[in-house]
Amino acid sequence: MSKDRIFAAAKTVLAKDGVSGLSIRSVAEAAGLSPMAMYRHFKDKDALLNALMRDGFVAWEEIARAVRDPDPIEWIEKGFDTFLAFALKQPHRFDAAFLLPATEARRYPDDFAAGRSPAMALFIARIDAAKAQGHFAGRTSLEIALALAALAQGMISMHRAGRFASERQFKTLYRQVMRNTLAAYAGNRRKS
Amino acid sequence: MSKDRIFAAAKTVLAKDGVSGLSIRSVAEAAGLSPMAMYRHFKDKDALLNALMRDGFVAWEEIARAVRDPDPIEWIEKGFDTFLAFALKQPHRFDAAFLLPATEARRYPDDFAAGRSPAMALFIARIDAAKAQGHFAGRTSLEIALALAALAQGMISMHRAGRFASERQFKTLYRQVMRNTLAAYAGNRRKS
DNA sequence: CCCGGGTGTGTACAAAGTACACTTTCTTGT
DNA sequence: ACAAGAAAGTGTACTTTGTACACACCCGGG
Repeated sequence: MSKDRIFAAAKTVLAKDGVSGLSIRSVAEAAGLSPMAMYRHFKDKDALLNALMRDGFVAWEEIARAVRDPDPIEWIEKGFDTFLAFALKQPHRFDAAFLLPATEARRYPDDFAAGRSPAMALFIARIDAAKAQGHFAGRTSLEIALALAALAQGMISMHRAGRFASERQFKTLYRQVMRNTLAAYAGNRRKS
Repeated sequence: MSKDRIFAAAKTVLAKDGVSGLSIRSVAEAAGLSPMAMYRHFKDKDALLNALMRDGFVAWEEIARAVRDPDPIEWIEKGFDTFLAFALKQPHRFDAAFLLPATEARRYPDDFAAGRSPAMALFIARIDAAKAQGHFAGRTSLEIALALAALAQGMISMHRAGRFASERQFKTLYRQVMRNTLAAYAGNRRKS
């Protein structure tokens, strides 16, 4: 049994039962192993969660990379919608990637730090492109990217915490708020 | 043993050991009771967490109510700083109030829904006041309040997830981002 | 006086993480 | 091809935690 097969089983369990339903024992059963065999491949449960966090992060990066639009502002708007879709379609994976609190054993490595991940690099590149068109005057691209990413994540985390009446209402407000904020930052030179 | 005393013990345990360190048994011990006595006062652990969530929320409301500034924009900026201080000084209480995921048994009641809490009402009132001075043209106060609240929460949740190199860096970026975004929304009529 | 409800206890079981010791299986050098 | 060692897997057992269940205590009103 390779580590990959076990990890695939872990992803299946995560997708079905979420972070709270994922246990060493449940993954071991899904992989057809005894619980203790897990420890040959992952130091402990935190290490497994860490791997799932990275997996979710990388999954988002690949989805983000597939977003295409010649206009940088349009690209950013599509990115927000794509992020929302990712969070709603793969909620547990989203949780693992973006909402899991840090623990002693499980920290974001430097290359995932806010503003240094590949997904963020894509985002920053588009902001730079938009700047070349006269948008976003007066602030660093990192600050803008961070603000918009934190905003999207904050909205989704509020939704996950049950602070909207319905998913429908949440989606509407999310889109509204993201567009408003992007417009407020980008300035009014849009489509000029 | 009144429910209040048990709850006080729960708050002590929460403050010291955080959500993950809070168990029925640890609270019972802190209150000088047997574990099972807890169930006379709280249906289950989720009900206890629910009470702690509300407590944290109310604590924030009281802190927010104490913020004073005649200028609405200044008030909002002070509010962001106060929110950051709250999150850093009482991190576990902040977790309980803002970051705990919703469960079947534990949902935000309607009166805590995003945009309907007393703290949010204060915020919205200040945005309305700022509008009277010519700021924030063209968007509803709720949308603006929601965006700024979600942004602050998103930044803090990123920090809690370990996505900044240091607390120092995080604080700097938080302040920068909050001020940038507020300025982007408020428009340039400030202090005119 | 005694009795019913609110409060508290002790016991017990299930789920889960994981330490430990042992077995099986694969790899590799000769 | 085969023995030796490494890698992978197992069974058992202990701990922590939530919580069901049955009983005990205690107190005010008939």
